[in-house]
Amino acid sequence: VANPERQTRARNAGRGHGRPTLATVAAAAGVTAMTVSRFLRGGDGVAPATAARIGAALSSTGYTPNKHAGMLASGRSNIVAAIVPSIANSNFSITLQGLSHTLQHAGMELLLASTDYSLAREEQQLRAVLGWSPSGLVVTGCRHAPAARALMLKAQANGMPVLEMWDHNPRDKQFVQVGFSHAAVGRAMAQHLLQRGHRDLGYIDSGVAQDFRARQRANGFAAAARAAGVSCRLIVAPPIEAMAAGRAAFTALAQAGLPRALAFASDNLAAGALLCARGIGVQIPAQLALLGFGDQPVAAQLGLSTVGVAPYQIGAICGQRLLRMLAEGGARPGAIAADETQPSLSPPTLLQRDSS
Amino acid sequence: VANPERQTRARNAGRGHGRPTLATVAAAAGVTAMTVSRFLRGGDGVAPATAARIGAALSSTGYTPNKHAGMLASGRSNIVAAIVPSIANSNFSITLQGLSHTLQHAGMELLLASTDYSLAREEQQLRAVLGWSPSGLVVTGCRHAPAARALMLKAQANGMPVLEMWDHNPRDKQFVQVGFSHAAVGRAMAQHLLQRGHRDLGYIDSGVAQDFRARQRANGFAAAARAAGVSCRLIVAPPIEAMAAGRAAFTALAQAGLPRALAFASDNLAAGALLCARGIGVQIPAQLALLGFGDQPVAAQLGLSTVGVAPYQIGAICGQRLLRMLAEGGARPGAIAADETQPSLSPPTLLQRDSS
DNA sequence: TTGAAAGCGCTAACAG
DNA sequence: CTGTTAGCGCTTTCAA
Repeated sequence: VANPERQTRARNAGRGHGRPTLATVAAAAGVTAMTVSRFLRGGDGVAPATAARIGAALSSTGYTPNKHAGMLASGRSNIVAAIVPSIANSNFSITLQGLSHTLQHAGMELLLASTDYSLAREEQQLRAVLGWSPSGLVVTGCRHAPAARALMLKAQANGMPVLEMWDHNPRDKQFVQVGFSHAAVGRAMAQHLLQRGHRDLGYIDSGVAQDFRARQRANGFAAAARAAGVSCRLIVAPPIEAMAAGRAAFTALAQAGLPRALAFASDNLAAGALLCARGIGVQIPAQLALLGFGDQPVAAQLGLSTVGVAPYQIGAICGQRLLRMLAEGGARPGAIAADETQPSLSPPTLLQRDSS
Repeated sequence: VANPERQTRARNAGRGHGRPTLATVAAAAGVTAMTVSRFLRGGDGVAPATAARIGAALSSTGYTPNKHAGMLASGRSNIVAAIVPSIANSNFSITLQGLSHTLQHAGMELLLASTDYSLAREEQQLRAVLGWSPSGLVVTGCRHAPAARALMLKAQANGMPVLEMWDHNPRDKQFVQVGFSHAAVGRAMAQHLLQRGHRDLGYIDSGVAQDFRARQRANGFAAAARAAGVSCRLIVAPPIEAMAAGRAAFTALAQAGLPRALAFASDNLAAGALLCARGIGVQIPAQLALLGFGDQPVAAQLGLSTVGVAPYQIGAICGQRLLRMLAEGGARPGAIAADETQPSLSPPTLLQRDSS
């Protein structure tokens, strides 16, 4: 070849992203890239005079580190991937805020995906986020498509902390779980109403067909009612905005004849029903007891009894656990078991207010 | 050196992340990595027989592409970074859901950061996410720390689409804006109440000290009242949960003497006040008119007049614009101007209900 | 305390 | 249609 240099330049046309690199900074500081890299990662073993020159070069070039390159070389990404059914659902958005706050303190980034309550989409999103080699993975719930579960297990086997949040299933603890049993909450809700002496119960479930956890609460509620020998009607709310759905479900039920006490899959459903009931002059709790789920602000305002579930804490604890697992060197099965100790999630609390 | 091969292996101890790579798949399929790469990126120009072997190799190895390596080589990351003041705020979480849905369709990932309404933290988060060379950037609002603005401009100059959402400032259009003027909304809110004949106004502002956009609405409201020669009291709600804050602010105001009409920085503030007012027997709207902001579900349930602002649409439009800018080849200033055409955001709408 | 060499896993460019 | 070569920007390892 006549002119290899020229050919190389031609071959590399289109390469490079225009931003300054470590080499740019290094040239400006009169050192090699390696020294700049050391400086950036804490400055251990860099002479003060050199450090000063590097600092100057850094700001004069406006250098921004390329974290992809760093990841590729080091194998550590400092990305945590979180997968939730819906970002718009306030339970999950508050949880994400808790997770984000905790991760920010540790210099980790949050990669977010949502599934619209579909297991197929969850698997898809899982594949997508795993491509970024996250340092940790947080998924929602304990139910996953078989392939998704396999991916999670493989990731965990490779040392990636994998957490399941918003559910708790003692019979299937392959991953760290930060959540609570929805069936138990459903039972507790029924028990509360039974203790208040109500013998004719109703439950209005979420209209989101794929919301397993809501279904588990409904089932737990129904089972407890059945066990007490009490009648329990189960109604599924229409798949529209929750407050409007609560109103609609209540209206339908009122025409069929109201039970003595009604529990709901969410506070918003309950709030819609409560406002509707007040509107038509139903006395609460004298004629009808109401019980929500989630302890949203609206529940406190309406005097609605509910179940508090600490969504922010779920996210924050996921973050803390994840960081600790990372610090303790990966997610080997032994480490996971040890991790069960603390920090732990406050259990759901039944908050009795004026509606029951 | 006696045995260079051996030395190389020693040097590379600890390298490699244990996962199968393109080379692994290629070996299994009896081709080179390049052919597998072609197959994965659409399969153009790969013989059917080869494609079949690669497909088999792909699933037998359980290959997951390393997107960092892909990014590094191609310069395209398919990551969109979004920075919001608060993930827990339902306006922003719904916007993020809209953005996420739109980006998912295009195979892009969402990297999320929150600032707690602090410009300093915004700058920090901006630096952090820029290290991942996102394909696009979505920030909240038009106010930024000078250094943050400089980073955004530099990124845009390098061809990265940069969008500002949830605000609109015609005098400062350095970036694509997907939002509305909060001052104009504040004025419109005042005008609505003035048109209903109220001559004694009050405004209850958010207790979040750094929420500039809420402040702009308050200022617009006050300015319109002043221009009409009407008295207007401005109250700042306490920095607690919004519904409780609305109740507290209303209680304080009721003791000092209620105005004829009250507007609020958010529906939740207004809802708290409305429920409190109903509780103490204030007739709405006969004695007191109420006007919220945001068109949250609770507003419809309470018959609260409000301003609809389409948070999902804001996110979806950001996503669409961003994808289009990317398709049209970068964010050159000219392209931005052209982008102003469509899709466009529905302007805020005053929704009159029973409270005014 | 600093540097040199090598390579992380992938894709662009060119060659055949 | 497939392969070869080089290199993206960084960090690891070893050498000085």
